[in-house]
Amino acid sequence: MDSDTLPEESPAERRRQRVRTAILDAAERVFSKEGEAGLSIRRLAEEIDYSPAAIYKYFGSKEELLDELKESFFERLMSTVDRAALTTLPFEARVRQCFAKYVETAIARPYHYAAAFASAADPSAGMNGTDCWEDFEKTHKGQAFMIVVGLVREGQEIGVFDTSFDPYVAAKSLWASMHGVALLLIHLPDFPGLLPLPDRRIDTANFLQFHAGLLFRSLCASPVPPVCSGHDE
Amino acid sequence: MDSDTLPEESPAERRRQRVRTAILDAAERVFSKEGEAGLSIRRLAEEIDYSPAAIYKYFGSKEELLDELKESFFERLMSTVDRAALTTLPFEARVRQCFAKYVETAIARPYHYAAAFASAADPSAGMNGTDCWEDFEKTHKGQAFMIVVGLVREGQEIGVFDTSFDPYVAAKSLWASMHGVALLLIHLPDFPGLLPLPDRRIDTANFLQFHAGLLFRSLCASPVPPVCSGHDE
DNA sequence: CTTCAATGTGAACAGTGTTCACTAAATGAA
DNA sequence: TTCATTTAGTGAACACTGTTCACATTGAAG
Repeated sequence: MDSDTLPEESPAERRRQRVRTAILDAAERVFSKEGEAGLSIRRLAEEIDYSPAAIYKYFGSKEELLDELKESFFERLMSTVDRAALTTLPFEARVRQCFAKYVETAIARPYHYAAAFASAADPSAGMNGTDCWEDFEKTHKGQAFMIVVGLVREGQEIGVFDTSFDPYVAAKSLWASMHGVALLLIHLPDFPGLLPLPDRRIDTANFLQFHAGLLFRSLCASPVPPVCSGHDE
Repeated sequence: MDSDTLPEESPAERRRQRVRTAILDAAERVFSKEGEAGLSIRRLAEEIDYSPAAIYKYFGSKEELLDELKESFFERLMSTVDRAALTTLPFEARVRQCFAKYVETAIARPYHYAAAFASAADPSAGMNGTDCWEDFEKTHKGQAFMIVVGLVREGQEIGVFDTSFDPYVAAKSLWASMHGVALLLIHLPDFPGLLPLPDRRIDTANFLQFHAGLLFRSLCASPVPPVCSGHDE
């Protein structure tokens, strides 16, 4: 149907692609700065000197347009973390890099990150849960998840991580913690830097270091009081 | 001005309180089921057989009304965790109870929990960061945070937690992880239960157990490879 | 040149939060 | 009681929003 990144298909198809990306660029610009609140079809149309109705020749709905923004953001996020995961750094440094890059890119575009996850908040969407894993694996979210799974596996093979953990469950737990710290920094940007005693401040970067250290430590193989692993086999 | 929970002030003030809570009840009912998307002033007015404009005699704006919903939810959440924290259970069980109760009540009202944090997502709200701690401490969020700080402190005094951690920073890290797992379960309710091999499933309750175990373990005092604590003193 | 599909438009529809002049009722004071 | 003043509640309107639709205009294909 639509062949992306294919410079052939040239004659008038290019103009369409040009205005399409013009719309997306304007949307990206506005959304980055003001979030979904400031992004209206009419304003978008005005920004690219078109009629509001014109946008519907390129996107079926506002939600469709927004989904494309979120998807492309998540792709950037994923590839950033992936790049960090493929470094030749020693293991722990590599894990910390992934963590740092993830949170870094997340809070660099707070609206994108928050919206990327807040899409399917509908509790009425009851899933049977049998066959959606294959779908999930192809998603960018799924690929990002697999990166974390891979890191956990590597840590276990190296011998620094506890091998009694299921890599998938541990990765999910890890991701939840990254997710949480990213969203906390996004939604409560005031309090993270603050401690009750003003001389014991800690800035965001140091807090991220600390948090990453805690997560890494939690997976380490060691004679710590054993944690009930939670998955019966 | 307005004396809450004071049965005096009786004559016609009661009627006002009655319709006010009627509005709030209807809002709570709708918001719990359909979130902010389904909650419109007109629908709310229709539900309580009043004119849309009437609502503005009781609430300055829709956002004000929503803030009250979120606040009262957060109060419930806080008191629930607080109750769990004051149990006579042994320490680890008590920590796990707090964690479980927190996530449990969060995902029981997904719209409330998500909205309670997504309020101040505005990155343009630049804080100087000097004096907002005192304000934060009075908030329900701040009180909830202090509960976690108290637990960390207790663990350190008991001797099961590493004393090199700053309780505030550790509590923040802990909270971020709880926050993350709660939001992950809310926003991606399909994938948490799934593992690639269908015979290695793990349900939500077990995953929460596992996650709590990981967090607890991460704070335990032990000869684990030391984590750079991040705050220089 | 003539079809024909695609592109772009203005006007409209249904919905939203919010305001405002206005009525009607309840309250307090004389 | 009567008068005055505050209050509760209303319908109509304003300024928005996303979206649709009949219509004009353009560009390419046969």
